Amino acid sequence: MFELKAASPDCAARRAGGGCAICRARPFSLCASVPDADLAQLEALAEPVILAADQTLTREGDPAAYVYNVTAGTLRAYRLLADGRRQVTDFLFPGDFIGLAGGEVWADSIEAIEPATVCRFRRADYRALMTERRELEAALLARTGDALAEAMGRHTLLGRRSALERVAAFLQSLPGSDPLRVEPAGIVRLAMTRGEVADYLGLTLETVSRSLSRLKALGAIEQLSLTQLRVERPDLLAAVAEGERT
Amino acid sequence: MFELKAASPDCAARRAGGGCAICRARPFSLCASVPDADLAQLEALAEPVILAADQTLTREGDPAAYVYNVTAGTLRAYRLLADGRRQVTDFLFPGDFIGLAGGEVWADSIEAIEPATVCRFRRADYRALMTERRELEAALLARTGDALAEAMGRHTLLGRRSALERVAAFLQSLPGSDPLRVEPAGIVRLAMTRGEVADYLGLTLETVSRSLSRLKALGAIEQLSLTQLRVERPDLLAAVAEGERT
DNA sequence: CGTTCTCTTGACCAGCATCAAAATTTGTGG
DNA sequence: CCACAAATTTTGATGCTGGTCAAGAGAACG
Repeated sequence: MFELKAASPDCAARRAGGGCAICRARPFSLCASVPDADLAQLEALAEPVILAADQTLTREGDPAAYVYNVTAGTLRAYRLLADGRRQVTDFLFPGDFIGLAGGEVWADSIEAIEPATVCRFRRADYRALMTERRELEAALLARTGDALAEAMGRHTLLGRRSALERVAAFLQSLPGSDPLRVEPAGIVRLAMTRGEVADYLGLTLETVSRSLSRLKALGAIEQLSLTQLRVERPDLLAAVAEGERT
Repeated sequence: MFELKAASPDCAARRAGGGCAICRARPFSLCASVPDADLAQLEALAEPVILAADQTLTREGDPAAYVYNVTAGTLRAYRLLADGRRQVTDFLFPGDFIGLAGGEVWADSIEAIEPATVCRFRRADYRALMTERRELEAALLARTGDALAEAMGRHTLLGRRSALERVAAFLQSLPGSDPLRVEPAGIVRLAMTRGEVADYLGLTLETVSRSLSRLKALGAIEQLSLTQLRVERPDLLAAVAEGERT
Protein backbone atom coordinates (compact mmCIF):
# COMPACT_ATOMS: atom_id res chain seq x y z
CA MET A 1 0.00 0.00 0.00
CA PHE A 2 2.74 2.48 0.88
CA GLU A 3 4.21 1.50 -2.46
CA LEU A 4 1.03 2.40 -4.30
CA LYS A 5 0.84 5.84 -2.79
CA ALA A 6 4.28 6.81 -4.03
CA ALA A 7 3.31 5.53 -7.42
CA SER A 8 0.03 7.41 -7.57
CA PRO A 9 0.60 9.36 -10.81
CA ASP A 10 0.21 6.05 -12.44
CA CYS A 11 2.45 6.10 -15.43
CA ALA A 12 4.97 8.80 -14.66
CA ALA A 13 8.41 7.84 -15.82
CA ARG A 14 11.62 7.76 -13.81
CA ARG A 15 9.91 6.83 -10.60
CA ALA A 16 12.22 5.33 -8.03
CA GLY A 17 12.79 1.76 -9.11
CA GLY A 18 10.10 1.84 -11.82
CA GLY A 19 10.54 4.29 -14.62
CA CYS A 20 9.88 3.51 -18.25
CA ALA A 21 9.99 -0.21 -17.56
CA ILE A 22 6.64 -0.11 -15.77
CA CYS A 23 5.10 2.78 -17.69
CA ARG A 24 1.61 1.71 -18.65
CA ALA A 25 1.61 3.89 -21.73
CA ARG A 26 4.79 2.42 -23.11
CA PRO A 27 3.26 -0.49 -25.04
CA PHE A 28 1.36 1.87 -27.33
CA SER A 29 3.73 4.82 -27.32
CA LEU A 30 6.79 5.73 -29.29
CA CYS A 31 9.01 4.42 -26.50
CA ALA A 32 7.92 0.90 -27.41
CA SER A 33 10.51 1.00 -30.17
CA VAL A 34 13.29 1.28 -27.61
CA PRO A 35 14.25 -2.21 -26.45
CA ASP A 36 14.17 -2.94 -22.71
CA ALA A 37 17.93 -3.19 -22.58
CA ASP A 38 18.31 0.44 -23.62
CA LEU A 39 15.65 1.92 -21.43
CA ALA A 40 18.21 3.54 -19.15
CA GLN A 41 19.30 5.79 -21.98
CA LEU A 42 15.72 6.92 -22.57
CA GLU A 43 15.05 7.36 -18.89
CA ALA A 44 18.04 9.62 -18.47
CA LEU A 45 16.33 12.15 -20.75
CA ALA A 46 12.74 11.69 -19.64
CA GLU A 47 11.34 14.04 -17.07
CA PRO A 48 7.89 13.31 -15.64
CA VAL A 49 5.45 16.19 -15.42
CA ILE A 50 2.24 16.05 -13.43
CA LEU A 51 -0.57 18.30 -14.56
CA ALA A 52 -3.66 19.32 -12.62
CA ALA A 53 -6.95 19.76 -14.44
CA ASP A 54 -6.96 22.86 -16.68
CA GLN A 55 -3.22 23.31 -16.30
CA THR A 56 -1.41 24.51 -19.43
CA LEU A 57 1.27 22.45 -21.16
CA THR A 58 1.91 24.54 -24.27
CA ARG A 59 0.76 27.92 -25.45
CA GLU A 60 0.05 28.75 -29.10
CA GLY A 61 2.98 30.75 -30.47
CA ASP A 62 5.43 29.97 -27.68
CA PRO A 63 8.78 28.44 -28.64
CA ALA A 64 8.69 24.66 -28.55
CA ALA A 65 11.61 23.71 -26.34
CA TYR A 66 10.25 20.30 -25.34
CA VAL A 67 8.38 17.38 -26.78
CA TYR A 68 6.04 15.25 -24.70
CA ASN A 69 4.64 11.80 -24.43
CA VAL A 70 1.27 11.49 -22.71
CA THR A 71 1.33 8.79 -20.02
CA ALA A 72 -2.00 9.32 -18.25
CA GLY A 73 -5.10 11.49 -18.41
CA THR A 74 -6.61 13.49 -21.24
CA LEU A 75 -5.58 16.81 -22.79
CA ARG A 76 -7.11 19.20 -25.29
CA ALA A 77 -5.29 21.02 -28.09
CA TYR A 78 -6.92 24.14 -29.49
CA ARG A 79 -6.47 27.39 -31.36
CA LEU A 80 -8.29 30.66 -30.91
CA LEU A 81 -9.75 32.46 -33.91
CA ALA A 82 -9.62 36.22 -34.26
CA ASP A 83 -13.10 36.74 -32.83
CA GLY A 84 -12.59 34.47 -29.84
CA ARG A 85 -14.15 31.29 -31.19
CA ARG A 86 -12.23 28.28 -29.99
CA GLN A 87 -11.36 25.45 -32.34
CA VAL A 88 -10.35 22.30 -30.52
CA THR A 89 -7.95 20.58 -32.90
CA ASP A 90 -7.28 17.40 -30.99
CA PHE A 91 -7.79 15.38 -27.85
CA LEU A 92 -4.71 13.63 -26.50
CA PHE A 93 -4.69 10.31 -24.69
CA PRO A 94 -2.03 8.09 -23.09
CA GLY A 95 0.51 7.02 -25.69
CA ASP A 96 0.04 10.12 -27.84
CA PHE A 97 3.16 12.03 -28.73
CA ILE A 98 3.15 15.82 -28.66
CA GLY A 99 5.55 17.59 -30.99
CA LEU A 100 5.39 15.47 -34.12
CA ALA A 101 4.71 18.46 -36.34
CA GLY A 102 8.11 19.76 -35.41
CA GLY A 103 7.68 23.52 -35.86
CA GLU A 104 9.84 25.92 -33.88
CA VAL A 105 6.79 27.29 -32.07
CA TRP A 106 3.63 25.55 -30.91
CA ALA A 107 0.75 25.75 -33.34
CA ASP A 108 -1.77 24.87 -30.62
CA SER A 109 -2.29 25.52 -26.96
CA ILE A 110 -2.53 22.31 -24.99
CA GLU A 111 -4.14 21.97 -21.58
CA ALA A 112 -5.04 19.09 -19.30
CA ILE A 113 -8.76 18.30 -19.22
CA GLU A 114 -8.37 16.16 -16.12
CA PRO A 115 -5.32 15.36 -13.96
CA ALA A 116 -2.69 14.04 -16.34
CA THR A 117 0.94 13.05 -16.55
CA VAL A 118 3.33 13.44 -19.43
CA CYS A 119 6.96 12.58 -20.09
CA ARG A 120 8.98 15.61 -21.09
CA PHE A 121 12.09 15.56 -23.28
CA ARG A 122 14.22 18.51 -24.27
CA ARG A 123 13.76 18.80 -27.99
CA ALA A 124 17.50 19.01 -28.55
CA ASP A 125 18.09 15.92 -26.42
CA TYR A 126 15.43 14.09 -28.31
CA ARG A 127 16.91 14.99 -31.65
CA ALA A 128 20.32 13.88 -30.51
CA LEU A 129 18.90 10.59 -29.33
CA MET A 130 17.27 10.10 -32.69
CA THR A 131 20.53 10.65 -34.48
CA GLU A 132 22.12 8.05 -32.30
CA ARG A 133 19.33 5.50 -32.45
CA ARG A 134 18.04 5.23 -35.96
CA GLU A 135 15.21 2.88 -35.17
CA LEU A 136 13.77 5.68 -33.08
CA GLU A 137 13.89 8.08 -35.99
CA ALA A 138 12.20 5.50 -38.19
CA ALA A 139 9.55 4.96 -35.54
CA LEU A 140 8.97 8.69 -35.28
CA LEU A 141 8.60 8.94 -39.04
CA ALA A 142 6.10 6.10 -39.04
CA ARG A 143 4.16 7.68 -36.21
CA THR A 144 4.11 11.07 -37.88
CA GLY A 145 2.81 9.38 -41.01
CA ASP A 146 0.06 7.71 -39.00
CA ALA A 147 -0.85 11.02 -37.41
CA LEU A 148 -1.01 12.58 -40.87
CA ALA A 149 -3.33 9.85 -42.11
CA GLU A 150 -5.54 10.36 -39.09
CA ALA A 151 -5.58 14.12 -39.56
CA MET A 152 -6.62 13.69 -43.18
CA GLY A 153 -9.35 11.34 -42.04
CA ARG A 154 -10.58 14.07 -39.77
CA HIS A 155 -11.12 16.20 -42.83
CA THR A 156 -13.71 13.65 -43.83
CA LEU A 157 -15.22 13.87 -40.34
CA LEU A 158 -15.86 17.59 -40.63
CA GLY A 159 -16.74 17.95 -44.28
CA ARG A 160 -20.17 17.25 -45.68
CA ARG A 161 -21.50 15.42 -42.60
CA SER A 162 -24.54 15.98 -40.42
CA ALA A 163 -24.32 16.69 -36.70
CA LEU A 164 -25.53 13.20 -35.82
CA GLU A 165 -22.94 11.59 -38.08
CA ARG A 166 -20.16 13.66 -36.56
CA VAL A 167 -21.06 12.80 -33.00
CA ALA A 168 -21.41 9.10 -33.83
CA ALA A 169 -18.04 9.07 -35.59
CA PHE A 170 -16.50 10.95 -32.70
CA LEU A 171 -17.67 8.37 -30.19
CA GLN A 172 -16.19 5.63 -32.35
CA SER A 173 -12.86 7.41 -32.48
CA LEU A 174 -12.47 7.62 -28.71
CA PRO A 175 -10.29 5.08 -26.91
CA GLY A 176 -12.51 2.29 -25.66
CA SER A 177 -12.38 -0.14 -28.50
CA ASP A 178 -8.61 -0.28 -28.11
CA PRO A 179 -7.86 -3.38 -26.02
CA LEU A 180 -4.65 -1.89 -24.67
CA ARG A 181 -6.45 1.05 -23.10
CA VAL A 182 -7.83 1.14 -19.62
CA GLU A 183 -11.56 1.25 -20.36
CA PRO A 184 -13.50 -1.99 -20.53
CA ALA A 185 -14.71 -2.88 -24.00
CA GLY A 186 -17.78 -0.96 -25.09
CA ILE A 187 -17.40 1.69 -22.40
CA VAL A 188 -16.59 5.17 -23.61
CA ARG A 189 -15.47 7.76 -21.11
CA LEU A 190 -16.08 11.37 -22.08
CA ALA A 191 -13.48 13.24 -20.07
CA MET A 192 -14.28 16.37 -22.04
CA THR A 193 -17.37 18.55 -21.70
CA ARG A 194 -20.10 18.79 -24.36
CA GLY A 195 -18.76 22.23 -25.18
CA GLU A 196 -15.31 20.85 -25.90
CA VAL A 197 -16.74 18.15 -28.13
CA ALA A 198 -18.71 20.86 -29.91
CA ASP A 199 -15.61 22.99 -30.46
CA TYR A 200 -13.90 19.91 -31.85
CA LEU A 201 -16.70 18.95 -34.22
CA GLY A 202 -17.63 22.46 -35.28
CA LEU A 203 -21.05 22.30 -33.61
CA THR A 204 -22.68 23.91 -30.59
CA LEU A 205 -22.90 22.20 -27.24
CA GLU A 206 -26.68 22.09 -27.55
CA THR A 207 -26.44 20.21 -30.82
CA VAL A 208 -23.95 17.75 -29.34
CA SER A 209 -26.31 17.13 -26.44
CA ARG A 210 -29.27 16.66 -28.77
CA SER A 211 -27.29 14.27 -30.94
CA LEU A 212 -26.34 12.17 -27.94
CA SER A 213 -30.00 12.08 -26.92
CA ARG A 214 -30.95 10.90 -30.39
CA LEU A 215 -28.31 8.17 -30.29
CA LYS A 216 -29.78 7.08 -26.98
CA ALA A 217 -33.29 7.10 -28.45
CA LEU A 218 -32.05 5.00 -31.35
CA GLY A 219 -30.67 2.48 -28.88
CA ALA A 220 -27.10 2.83 -30.13
CA ILE A 221 -25.75 3.98 -26.78
CA GLU A 222 -26.77 4.02 -23.15
CA GLN A 223 -25.76 6.67 -20.68
CA LEU A 224 -24.26 5.30 -17.46
CA SER A 225 -23.36 8.72 -16.11
CA LEU A 226 -22.58 12.13 -17.51
CA THR A 227 -19.12 11.00 -18.47
CA GLN A 228 -19.65 7.30 -19.09
CA LEU A 229 -21.40 5.86 -22.10
CA ARG A 230 -21.93 2.27 -23.04
CA VAL A 231 -22.08 1.42 -26.72
CA GLU A 232 -25.08 -0.91 -26.96
CA ARG A 233 -24.95 -1.47 -30.68
CA PRO A 234 -21.59 -0.73 -32.29
CA ASP A 235 -23.02 -1.74 -35.67
CA LEU A 236 -25.78 0.83 -35.41
CA LEU A 237 -23.36 3.49 -34.23
CA ALA A 238 -21.15 2.74 -37.22
CA ALA A 239 -24.11 2.83 -39.57
CA VAL A 240 -25.14 6.24 -38.29
CA ALA A 241 -21.56 7.47 -38.53
CA GLU A 242 -21.43 6.38 -42.16
CA GLY A 243 -24.66 8.13 -42.96
CA GLU A 244 -27.01 5.20 -43.48
CA ARG A 245 -30.67 6.15 -43.36
CA THR A 246 -32.51 4.82 -40.32
CA MET B 1 12.02 25.30 -80.62
CA PHE B 2 12.50 21.63 -81.50
CA GLU B 3 14.03 21.39 -78.06
CA LEU B 4 10.94 22.82 -76.42
CA LYS B 5 8.61 20.37 -78.03
CA ALA B 6 10.50 17.38 -76.69
CA ALA B 7 10.46 19.04 -73.28
CA SER B 8 6.78 19.81 -73.32
CA PRO B 9 5.74 18.01 -70.09
CA ASP B 10 7.59 20.78 -68.46
CA CYS B 11 9.12 19.29 -65.37
CA ALA B 12 9.26 15.58 -66.05
CA ALA B 13 12.41 14.05 -64.65
CA ARG B 14 14.98 11.96 -66.47
CA ARG B 15 14.50 13.70 -69.78
CA ALA B 16 17.36 13.23 -72.19
CA GLY B 17 20.11 15.53 -70.99
CA GLY B 18 17.93 17.33 -68.43
CA GLY B 19 16.40 15.23 -65.69
CA CYS B 20 16.25 16.31 -62.08
CA ALA B 21 18.84 19.02 -62.68
CA ILE B 22 16.39 21.13 -64.66
CA CYS B 23 13.19 20.03 -62.88
CA ARG B 24 11.23 23.14 -62.11
CA ALA B 25 9.60 21.60 -59.09
CA ARG B 26 12.88 20.64 -57.48
CA PRO B 27 13.54 23.89 -55.59
CA PHE B 28 10.43 23.40 -53.46
CA SER B 29 10.25 19.63 -53.41
CA LEU B 30 11.82 16.95 -51.29
CA CYS B 31 14.51 16.40 -53.91
CA ALA B 32 15.97 19.77 -52.98
CA SER B 33 17.67 18.05 -50.07
CA VAL B 34 19.72 15.92 -52.45
CA PRO B 35 22.83 17.87 -53.48
CA ASP B 36 23.46 18.39 -57.20
CA ALA B 37 26.44 16.09 -57.11
CA ASP B 38 24.26 13.13 -56.13
CA LEU B 39 21.42 13.74 -58.53
CA ALA B 40 22.39 10.79 -60.69
CA GLN B 41 21.54 8.44 -57.83
CA LEU B 42 18.09 9.98 -57.50
CA GLU B 43 17.51 10.02 -61.22
CA ALA B 44 18.27 6.35 -61.54
CA LEU B 45 15.18 5.63 -59.40
CA ALA B 46 12.88 8.33 -60.73
CA GLU B 47 10.42 7.45 -63.42
CA PRO B 48 8.43 10.25 -65.05
CA VAL B 49 4.71 9.72 -65.47
CA ILE B 50 2.53 11.90 -67.66
CA LEU B 51 -1.14 12.09 -66.74
CA ALA B 52 -4.01 13.32 -68.87
CA ALA B 53 -6.88 15.21 -67.26
CA ASP B 54 -9.05 12.95 -65.11
CA GLN B 55 -6.53 10.12 -65.27
CA THR B 56 -6.17 8.10 -62.08
CA LEU B 57 -2.91 7.91 -60.14
CA THR B 58 -3.99 5.99 -57.04
CA ARG B 59 -7.18 4.23 -56.01
CA GLU B 60 -8.46 4.15 -52.44
CA GLY B 61 -7.67 0.74 -50.94
CA ASP B 62 -5.15 -0.34 -53.56
CA PRO B 63 -1.69 -1.40 -52.35
CA ALA B 64 0.74 1.50 -52.36
CA ALA B 65 3.68 0.23 -54.39
CA TYR B 66 4.97 3.65 -55.38
CA VAL B 67 5.42 7.11 -53.99
CA TYR B 68 5.22 10.21 -56.15
CA ASN B 69 6.48 13.73 -56.43
CA VAL B 70 4.27 16.16 -58.34
CA THR B 71 6.25 18.08 -60.94
CA ALA B 72 3.53 19.85 -62.92
CA GLY B 73 -0.23 20.28 -63.00
CA THR B 74 -2.87 19.84 -60.32
CA LEU B 75 -4.39 16.70 -58.79
CA ARG B 76 -7.27 15.97 -56.43
CA ALA B 77 -7.26 13.46 -53.57
CA TYR B 78 -10.64 12.23 -52.34
CA ARG B 79 -12.57 9.54 -50.54
CA LEU B 80 -16.06 8.28 -51.18
CA LEU B 81 -18.52 7.97 -48.31
CA ALA B 82 -20.92 5.06 -48.01
CA ASP B 83 -23.78 6.94 -49.65
CA GLY B 84 -21.72 8.23 -52.56
CA ARG B 85 -20.86 11.67 -51.25
CA ARG B 86 -17.35 12.63 -52.27
CA GLN B 87 -14.98 14.24 -49.80
CA VAL B 88 -12.04 15.90 -51.49
CA THR B 89 -9.26 15.66 -48.91
CA ASP B 90 -6.52 17.55 -50.70
CA PHE B 91 -5.39 19.34 -53.82
CA LEU B 92 -1.86 18.59 -54.95
CA PHE B 93 0.47 21.02 -56.69
CA PRO B 94 4.01 20.90 -58.06
CA GLY B 95 6.46 20.08 -55.29
CA ASP B 96 3.93 18.11 -53.26
CA PHE B 97 4.94 14.63 -52.22
CA ILE B 98 2.44 11.78 -52.40
CA GLY B 99 2.91 8.92 -49.97
CA LEU B 100 4.02 10.68 -46.79
CA ALA B 101 1.40 8.94 -44.70
CA GLY B 102 3.13 5.69 -45.41
CA GLY B 103 0.31 3.17 -45.11
CA GLU B 104 0.44 -0.09 -47.02
CA VAL B 105 -2.63 0.86 -49.03
CA TRP B 106 -3.78 4.22 -50.34
CA ALA B 107 -6.20 6.03 -48.09
CA ASP B 108 -7.33 8.30 -50.93
CA SER B 109 -7.94 8.09 -54.62
CA ILE B 110 -5.87 10.60 -56.54
CA GLU B 111 -6.64 11.86 -60.03
CA ALA B 112 -5.29 14.56 -62.29
CA ILE B 113 -7.54 17.60 -62.58
CA GLU B 114 -5.64 18.88 -65.61
CA PRO B 115 -2.70 17.42 -67.55
CA ALA B 116 0.00 16.73 -64.98
CA THR B 117 3.35 15.07 -64.53
CA VAL B 118 4.71 13.26 -61.52
CA CYS B 119 7.95 11.52 -60.63
CA ARG B 120 7.40 7.94 -59.58
CA PHE B 121 9.61 5.94 -57.21
CA ARG B 122 9.21 2.35 -56.18
CA ARG B 123 8.44 2.50 -52.50
CA ALA B 124 11.06 -0.14 -51.73
CA ASP B 125 13.67 1.76 -53.73
CA TYR B 126 12.79 4.93 -51.95
CA ARG B 127 13.08 3.34 -48.55
CA ALA B 128 16.44 1.90 -49.46
CA LEU B 129 17.63 5.29 -50.65
CA MET B 130 16.54 6.80 -47.36
CA THR B 131 18.48 4.26 -45.40
CA GLU B 132 21.53 5.11 -47.42
CA ARG B 133 21.13 8.88 -47.39
CA ARG B 134 20.14 9.99 -43.95
CA GLU B 135 19.62 13.62 -44.88
CA LEU B 136 16.81 12.43 -47.10
CA GLU B 137 15.14 10.62 -44.24
CA ALA B 138 15.47 13.72 -42.10
CA ALA B 139 14.00 15.84 -44.89
CA LEU B 140 11.10 13.42 -45.26
CA LEU B 141 10.44 13.57 -41.53
CA ALA B 142 10.45 17.36 -41.63
CA ARG B 143 8.12 17.39 -44.60
CA THR B 144 5.74 14.92 -43.02
CA GLY B 145 5.72 17.13 -39.94
CA ASP B 146 4.87 20.15 -42.07
CA ALA B 147 2.11 18.23 -43.80
CA LEU B 148 0.75 17.24 -40.39
CA ALA B 149 0.74 20.85 -39.22
CA GLU B 150 -1.07 21.87 -42.38
CA ALA B 151 -3.61 19.07 -42.01
CA MET B 152 -4.33 20.15 -38.44
CA GLY B 153 -4.74 23.69 -39.68
CA ARG B 154 -7.35 22.42 -42.08
CA HIS B 155 -9.34 21.25 -39.09
CA THR B 156 -9.62 24.91 -38.20
CA LEU B 157 -10.68 25.66 -41.77
CA LEU B 158 -13.65 23.31 -41.59
CA GLY B 159 -14.74 23.70 -38.01
CA ARG B 160 -16.93 26.51 -36.79
CA ARG B 161 -16.56 28.71 -39.90
CA SER B 162 -19.05 30.25 -42.29
CA ALA B 163 -19.14 29.47 -45.99
CA LEU B 164 -17.69 32.87 -46.88
CA GLU B 165 -14.82 32.42 -44.44
CA ARG B 166 -14.02 28.99 -45.83
CA VAL B 167 -13.91 30.15 -49.41
CA ALA B 168 -11.79 33.18 -48.53
CA ALA B 169 -9.35 31.02 -46.57
CA PHE B 170 -9.26 28.53 -49.40
CA LEU B 171 -8.28 31.19 -51.93
CA GLN B 172 -5.50 32.32 -49.62
CA SER B 173 -4.19 28.79 -49.33
CA LEU B 174 -3.82 28.28 -53.07
CA PRO B 175 -0.41 28.72 -54.69
CA GLY B 176 -0.15 32.25 -56.00
CA SER B 177 1.36 34.06 -53.09
CA ASP B 178 4.32 31.67 -53.22
CA PRO B 179 7.07 33.42 -55.19
CA LEU B 180 8.55 30.12 -56.34
CA ARG B 181 5.36 29.10 -58.10
CA VAL B 182 4.49 29.86 -61.67
CA GLU B 183 1.56 32.22 -61.18
CA PRO B 184 2.23 35.97 -61.11
CA ALA B 185 1.69 37.56 -57.72
CA GLY B 186 -1.94 38.17 -56.87
CA ILE B 187 -3.24 35.86 -59.56
CA VAL B 188 -5.00 32.73 -58.37
CA ARG B 189 -5.72 30.00 -60.85
CA LEU B 190 -8.60 27.70 -60.00
CA ALA B 191 -7.77 24.54 -61.91
CA MET B 192 -10.57 22.75 -60.05
CA THR B 193 -14.30 23.15 -60.59
CA ARG B 194 -16.63 24.81 -58.10
CA GLY B 195 -17.96 21.39 -57.29
CA GLU B 196 -14.52 20.16 -56.33
CA VAL B 197 -13.93 23.18 -54.15
CA ALA B 198 -17.30 22.49 -52.55
CA ASP B 199 -16.42 18.86 -51.85
CA TYR B 200 -13.18 20.06 -50.31
CA LEU B 201 -14.77 22.70 -48.08
CA GLY B 202 -17.85 20.71 -47.14
CA LEU B 203 -20.21 23.04 -49.01
CA THR B 204 -22.31 22.82 -52.16
CA LEU B 205 -21.16 24.18 -55.48
CA GLU B 206 -23.95 26.76 -55.38
CA THR B 207 -22.72 28.08 -52.07
CA VAL B 208 -19.14 28.26 -53.36
CA SER B 209 -20.36 30.22 -56.37
CA ARG B 210 -22.39 32.57 -54.20
CA SER B 211 -19.44 33.11 -51.87
CA LEU B 212 -17.17 34.00 -54.78
CA SER B 213 -19.81 36.45 -55.99
CA ARG B 214 -19.93 38.03 -52.56
CA LEU B 215 -16.15 38.35 -52.45
CA LYS B 216 -16.35 40.06 -55.84
CA ALA B 217 -19.07 42.37 -54.56
CA LEU B 218 -16.92 43.21 -51.55
CA GLY B 219 -14.08 44.15 -53.87
CA ALA B 220 -11.72 41.57 -52.43
CA ILE B 221 -11.26 39.74 -55.72
CA GLU B 222 -11.86 40.27 -59.40
CA GLN B 223 -12.72 37.57 -61.87
CA LEU B 224 -10.52 37.54 -64.97
CA SER B 225 -11.98 34.34 -66.36
CA LEU B 226 -13.73 31.28 -64.99
CA THR B 227 -10.45 29.89 -63.77
CA GLN B 228 -8.45 33.03 -63.12
CA LEU B 229 -8.99 35.34 -60.19
CA ARG B 230 -7.08 38.41 -59.21
CA VAL B 231 -6.82 39.24 -55.52
CA GLU B 232 -7.56 42.97 -55.41
CA ARG B 233 -7.30 43.40 -51.68
CA PRO B 234 -5.34 40.67 -49.89
CA ASP B 235 -5.93 42.44 -46.59
CA LEU B 236 -9.69 42.32 -47.05
CA LEU B 237 -9.56 38.70 -48.14
CA ALA B 238 -7.57 37.86 -45.02
CA ALA B 239 -9.99 39.80 -42.83
CA VAL B 240 -12.94 37.88 -44.25
CA ALA B 241 -11.08 34.60 -43.83
CA GLU B 242 -10.46 35.43 -40.17
CA GLY B 243 -14.09 36.24 -39.60
CA GLU B 244 -13.96 39.99 -39.11
CA ARG B 245 -17.35 41.68 -39.47
CA THR B 246 -17.67 43.83 -42.58
C1' DC C 1 -23.33 26.75 -84.67
C1' DG C 2 -25.39 23.64 -81.87
C1' DT C 3 -24.49 20.42 -77.93
C1' DT C 4 -22.81 19.84 -73.50
C1' DC C 5 -20.83 21.13 -69.37
C1' DT C 6 -20.11 24.39 -65.82
C1' DC C 7 -21.34 28.38 -63.50
C1' DT C 8 -24.60 31.82 -61.72
C1' DT C 9 -28.73 33.36 -59.71
C1' DG C 10 -33.34 32.80 -57.60
C1' DA C 11 -37.01 30.67 -54.54
C1' DC C 12 -37.93 27.77 -50.96
C1' DC C 13 -36.90 24.68 -47.14
C1' DA C 14 -34.31 22.12 -43.41
C1' DG C 15 -30.81 21.63 -40.14
C1' DC C 16 -28.35 23.72 -36.96
C1' DA C 17 -27.39 28.09 -34.22
C1' DT C 18 -29.22 31.15 -31.01
C1' DC C 19 -31.80 32.46 -27.11
C1' DA C 20 -33.98 30.89 -23.00
C1' DA C 21 -35.22 28.11 -19.13
C1' DA C 22 -35.54 23.93 -16.55
C1' DA C 23 -33.29 19.67 -14.88
C1' DT C 24 -29.08 17.20 -13.21
C1' DT C 25 -24.82 16.82 -11.43
C1' DT C 26 -20.92 18.51 -8.77
C1' DG C 27 -18.80 20.96 -5.24
C1' DT C 28 -18.83 23.33 -0.66
C1' DG C 29 -19.75 24.41 3.93
C1' DG C 30 -22.40 23.69 7.75
C1' DC D 1 -25.00 13.66 5.76
C1' DC D 2 -27.67 17.33 4.17
C1' DA D 3 -28.50 21.78 1.94
C1' DC D 4 -27.26 25.25 -0.93
C1' DA D 5 -24.59 27.21 -4.83
C1' DA D 6 -22.26 26.77 -9.14
C1' DA D 7 -21.59 24.50 -13.23
C1' DT D 8 -23.00 21.52 -16.80
C1' DT D 9 -26.43 19.27 -19.39
C1' DT D 10 -30.86 18.74 -21.38
C1' DT D 11 -34.88 20.34 -23.65
C1' DG D 12 -37.79 23.84 -25.98
C1' DA D 13 -38.93 27.88 -29.26
C1' DT D 14 -37.46 30.62 -32.98
C1' DG D 15 -34.53 32.42 -36.72
C1' DC D 16 -30.72 32.32 -40.06
C1' DT D 17 -27.27 30.05 -42.90
C1' DG D 18 -26.60 27.11 -46.23
C1' DG D 19 -28.79 23.01 -48.75
C1' DT D 20 -32.08 21.69 -52.30
C1' DC D 21 -34.57 22.33 -56.44
C1' DA D 22 -34.91 24.81 -60.65
C1' DA D 23 -34.03 27.69 -64.48
C1' DG D 24 -31.15 30.50 -67.28
C1' DA D 25 -26.41 32.22 -68.86
C1' DG D 26 -21.85 31.55 -70.29
C1' DA D 27 -17.85 28.74 -71.91
C1' DA D 28 -15.90 24.84 -74.15
C1' DC D 29 -15.96 21.40 -77.65
C1' DG D 30 -16.82 19.15 -81.76
